[in-house]
Amino acid sequence: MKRKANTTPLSKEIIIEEALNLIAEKGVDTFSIRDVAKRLDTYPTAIYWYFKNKNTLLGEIANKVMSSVTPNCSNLDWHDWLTLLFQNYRDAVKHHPHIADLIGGRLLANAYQDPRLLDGVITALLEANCPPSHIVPMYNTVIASMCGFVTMEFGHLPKENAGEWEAKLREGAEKIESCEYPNLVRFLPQMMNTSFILRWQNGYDSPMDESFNRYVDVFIEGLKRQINELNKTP
Amino acid sequence: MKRKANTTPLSKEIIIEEALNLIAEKGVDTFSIRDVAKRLDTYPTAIYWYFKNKNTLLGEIANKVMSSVTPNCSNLDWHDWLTLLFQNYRDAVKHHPHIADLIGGRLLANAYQDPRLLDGVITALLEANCPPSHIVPMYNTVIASMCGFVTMEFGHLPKENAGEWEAKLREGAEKIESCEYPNLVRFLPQMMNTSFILRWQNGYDSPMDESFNRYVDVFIEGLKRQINELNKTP
DNA sequence: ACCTGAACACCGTTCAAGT
DNA sequence: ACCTGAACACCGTTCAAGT
Repeated sequence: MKRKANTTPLSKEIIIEEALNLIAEKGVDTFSIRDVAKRLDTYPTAIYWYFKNKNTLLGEIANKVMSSVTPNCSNLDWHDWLTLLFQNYRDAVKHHPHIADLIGGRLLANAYQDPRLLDGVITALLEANCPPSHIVPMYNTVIASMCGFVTMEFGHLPKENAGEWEAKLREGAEKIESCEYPNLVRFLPQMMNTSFILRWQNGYDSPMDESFNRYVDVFIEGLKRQINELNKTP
Repeated sequence: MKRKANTTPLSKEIIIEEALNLIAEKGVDTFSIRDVAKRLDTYPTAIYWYFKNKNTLLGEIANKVMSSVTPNCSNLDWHDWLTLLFQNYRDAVKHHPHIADLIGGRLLANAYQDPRLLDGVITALLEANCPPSHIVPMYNTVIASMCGFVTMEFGHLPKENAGEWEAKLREGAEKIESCEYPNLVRFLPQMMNTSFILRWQNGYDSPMDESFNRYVDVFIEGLKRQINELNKTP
C-alpha cells in the first residue's frame, strides 16, 4: 500500500485510495490529513495541492464510494432496478468500513457528478406510472430510503471496549419491568444485538440482512400502492 | 444564556444546554469542549468532571433531543401513532439546528434510556397485526425509516458561501444533455433546490414538507401491505 | 506544476494540585 | 466533590520558499 518514496508522483486517486484505507482501519473520527500524508511519505501540506481542504477530500471520497452504485443494466423492471440500486448502495458502504457516517450526510452534496443516478430513479418512477406532478417528492422518497437503513446499519457505535457496551445494554435490559412494558419484555431476548438501539455491534460485525430485505420490500410495496392512490385521485 | 461567574454551579443540564446553543450557532463540526467551557466561564477540564469525554457529551446531547420524540398518548391507532412518532422526530431535529448528523448515527447507541420508544414501536406493530416472528425486522424497518429522511433533509451541506454552491449546481445542470438523459432534463427545473443531490440549502432553510409527507405515506402503506403478505404465507 | 518547511491558532485529554 | 492550571500530543490550514 505504501508509496515508494520518490517513485510514484502523488495524485488525487492515490490520495483517495490511501484515505479510504486509513478510514477503514481507524474510522472517520480519527482520520487526519497528516496521517494520510505520513502514509504517502510526503508532507501534510502537499495534500493541499490536490484538495482545497479536508472537506472536499472527504467529499471526493464519498463520490468514489458511490461510483459503483447506480445499476447500468437497463433491461430490468423498475422495481428490480430499484431493488438492485438499494443493494448496490448497501454493498458499497459495506465494502468500505466506517464510511457510512460520511455518505448519508454528504452524498446529497457531492454525488451530482453522476447524472445516471438521478436519471435512473426518475426513469424507474415513470415506468412505475408515477404521475409527473409527483415525481419530485417521490424521487426524494427513493433517495432517502436508499440511504436510511444503511446509514444506521453501518453507522458509528461507541468504539470503547465492545464488551463493556454489551454489559451496559444487558444490564439496562434487566431493569425493564414486564408489568410496565410487557410487549417490549416479551421480545427483548431476540432483539439483543439484532435491533437498532439494542446492538453493541454494527453492520460490519453483525449484518442485518433479514431486516434490510424486509425494509426494501416495505418500501417497494409502499411505492406501488402510493402510486396507485395518486393515479386514482388526480 | 451566559452563566454568571461564581453564582450558578455547573451541572450536566447546564453544559448540555450550552452545548446545544453552540451547535445551533456554529454546527457540530466546529463544536469543541473548549468553546463550551469558555461560554460557561470555566475551564475546559471542568467539563470532564461531568462527562468522561467528548463522545459521551455528544451522546447525552442526542438523548436530550430525543426525549420529546416518543408520543405518550395511547388512544391512537397504530398508524396514527407511528405517523406522530415520525413527525415528532422530524420536529425535534428541526428545532435543534445542525443536530441531524449526530442523531442518525448515535441514536442507536444512546436512546436506550427510554424504553417507551422501543415498547411503543413494538406495540404498534402488534396492533397492526404483525406476526410475532417478524417483529424484529419490522421494528428495525420502523426505526431506520424514522431516521432516514430526516437525517438527509437536515444533514450537513457544504457551508462555504451558499451562492457559490448554487452556481456550481446550476452550471452542472446546464451540462446535462437532453439526448442522453431525457427524463432527467425534463424534471430538472423543478428539482433544483427541492431535491436531494440538487439542493444548495438544507431543511432548515428550505423544508421538504411535501416530500416528507409522501415518504411517510409510502412507508405506512408499505407496512400495511407487507404485514398482509406475511399473514397470508406463514 | 508540484512539493518542502516552518509557523499559527487551534484541538481533546491527562494529571497534579488546589479548595 | 468540584474546579484550577499546566502540559502533552495532536489537529487543519496559510504562507513563503524551493525545484
